[in-house]
Amino acid sequence: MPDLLTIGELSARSGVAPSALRYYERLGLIRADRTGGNQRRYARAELRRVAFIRISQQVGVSLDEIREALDSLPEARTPSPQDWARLSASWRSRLDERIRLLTKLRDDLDGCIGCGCLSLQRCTLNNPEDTLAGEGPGARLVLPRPTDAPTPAGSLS
Amino acid sequence: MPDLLTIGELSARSGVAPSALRYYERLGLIRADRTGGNQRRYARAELRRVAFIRISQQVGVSLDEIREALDSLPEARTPSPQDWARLSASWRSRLDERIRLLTKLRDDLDGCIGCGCLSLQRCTLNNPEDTLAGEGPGARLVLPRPTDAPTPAGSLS
DNA sequence: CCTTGAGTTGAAGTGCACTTCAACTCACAC
DNA sequence: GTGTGAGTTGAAGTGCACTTCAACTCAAGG
Repeated sequence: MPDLLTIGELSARSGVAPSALRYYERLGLIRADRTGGNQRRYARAELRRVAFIRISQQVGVSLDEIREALDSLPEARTPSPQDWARLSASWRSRLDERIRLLTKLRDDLDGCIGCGCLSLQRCTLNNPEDTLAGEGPGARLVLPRPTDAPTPAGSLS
Repeated sequence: MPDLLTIGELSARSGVAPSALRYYERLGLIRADRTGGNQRRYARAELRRVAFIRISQQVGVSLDEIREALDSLPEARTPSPQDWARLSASWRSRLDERIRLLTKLRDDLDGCIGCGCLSLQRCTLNNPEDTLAGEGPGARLVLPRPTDAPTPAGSLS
């Protein structure tokens, strides 16, 4: 019943590089048993964890947040389908928001291309309602970083 | 007619930090004239360039590619609305693809949550064939993030 | 003039998500 | 027993997109 996987096997089946798997382990996202010779051996259940990690990344979640989510799984037993469903569902609104923003961007872009004003002005592209009218040299509220931002810019013309 | 902007003004109007504007200049994404005292003075047209940069980033384009796109603008004259429309339109398919993948991910996630299998197996979530069928250097799955899978994603269970 | 806030520079630092490297050990087929 | 490919480690490196810092200069109002 053990049926453990080596790091190479887990890598092959998950599509994630061995170096990345070791990295995930350091961050506490996955775990492995060790053989007498100190080599990692993964339970099949780790496959789901890795899959969940990759999916979460596609949703735009950081490894740190993914770790938090994974920490909420029961430690005592192997997570049930329901456990995984709960976690995955927790990203749902995030995904929706991302899709919404991207779709809005597309529509705005189409509008701009159509009217020719291109890149803002009366476009809603930037500045939905003139937030940050008078910030100082720290009017930072643009893209936070890797994620797509809910970032209104100032009036641009 | 000149009506030049200081870096602080451009920053305030674009919502981009002065340090980022200097960084963009170093990369050749924007340009500035200089006063006798060596301070930057931006033509209003630079506002559109900055806006284009931020929009492009939201689409998921790297600064390097944005630079390439901007390089295609006419140098002789101030870019026309049509010039900007052309550039923006060039990201359209990218945006569409991103939206499509994210939407597919959402649907797959819903399906998995519904059936309880969660995280792939017969799910299309970790789909091989569909997207990235055996690319070389760049088998990027979804987000144009850092390197993805060196090994082709295999069956996950 | 003087003060003060805004601007200048190059170099170094940051955060994320990994990858690469060197030096070494394991597991296993022959 | 031995060769070979797979695995181990910590430390350092990578790429991107910036930010921070120190030391200094500029621009403009009073």
